[in-house]
Amino acid sequence: MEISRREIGSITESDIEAFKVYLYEQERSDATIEKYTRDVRKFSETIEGRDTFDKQELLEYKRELIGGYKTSSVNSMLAAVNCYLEFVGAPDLKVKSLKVQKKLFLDENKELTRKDYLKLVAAARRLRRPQIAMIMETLATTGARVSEVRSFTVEMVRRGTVDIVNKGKERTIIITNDLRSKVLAYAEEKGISTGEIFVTRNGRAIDRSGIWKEMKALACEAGVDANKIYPHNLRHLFARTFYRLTKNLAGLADILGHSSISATRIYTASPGSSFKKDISRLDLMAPDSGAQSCA
DNA sequence: AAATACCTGTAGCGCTCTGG
DNA sequence: CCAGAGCGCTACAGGTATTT
Repeated sequence: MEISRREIGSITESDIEAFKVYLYEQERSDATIEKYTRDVRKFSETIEGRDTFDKQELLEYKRELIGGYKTSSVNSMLAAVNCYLEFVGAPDLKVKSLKVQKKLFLDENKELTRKDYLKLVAAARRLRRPQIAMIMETLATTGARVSEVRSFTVEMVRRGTVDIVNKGKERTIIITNDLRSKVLAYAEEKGISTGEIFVTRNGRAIDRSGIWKEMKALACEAGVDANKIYPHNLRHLFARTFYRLTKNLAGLADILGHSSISATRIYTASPGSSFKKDISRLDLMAPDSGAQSCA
């Protein structure tokens, strides 16, 4: 079999820099730029020492990846290299990604129940960790992403909506009255009257990895399997509960910021106030409760 | 349905506070 | 001023969401 002889010059550090600029100009997100450059660098290391490379090297690289990584990782790494090939004007060298079997069922023991969640909040209170308790309640009642917690400011909560700005695209998170008063009380107690609500002792906005660690640390005290304790699961809990109650899929997509249904809906007819009643009925605020200690 | 773009889970490390 | 706890950045793997 005759393989394409088309060759491309090896990838230098300055090529990668130019690639970065290209991605930036394409308005890729910071996370994407970082991942793509990392993955292209990885490929460039495997062809180290050569002046050029062609389809043969790419196919070998793909085989190598398949041997070492999961399918979804292989595909994401190939996507980066393919993007680079597009950039250098060699789209014919792109390699096909692997097929992925669609998951039919959600892993059941990963499902965080309302009960689990309430136990976690109670545990946080018992251990006198009001911040993580408040963050968990905030995530559960808004369905926000963990990285969005940093966007919550006193001003926005006071207003009842939190704006998440993402590269020109804005999304509004609805704060129920229950959550609003509780968060404001929390902020006041902490002496925070303006700006970000969830901050570390240095006054900087809390990082998502910190939230993750705090949540994991509550597993024992709460008596909940640590494997299902992670921030994103609170978003799932919110989504499930909302849908079970309202059967309103379009509305849910809006609240979660899924643009595929209709991103503009939320700004039209009933921006929030109609959801507000529905969300309030979810009853996801944890009751203030007493103390007990962990073994 | 497949490809692409983006985001989260998770571990580790090094810096920085804080209490003694 | 030191030890240890806390913090938060970084990196990588892999999952999720959106576009084609």
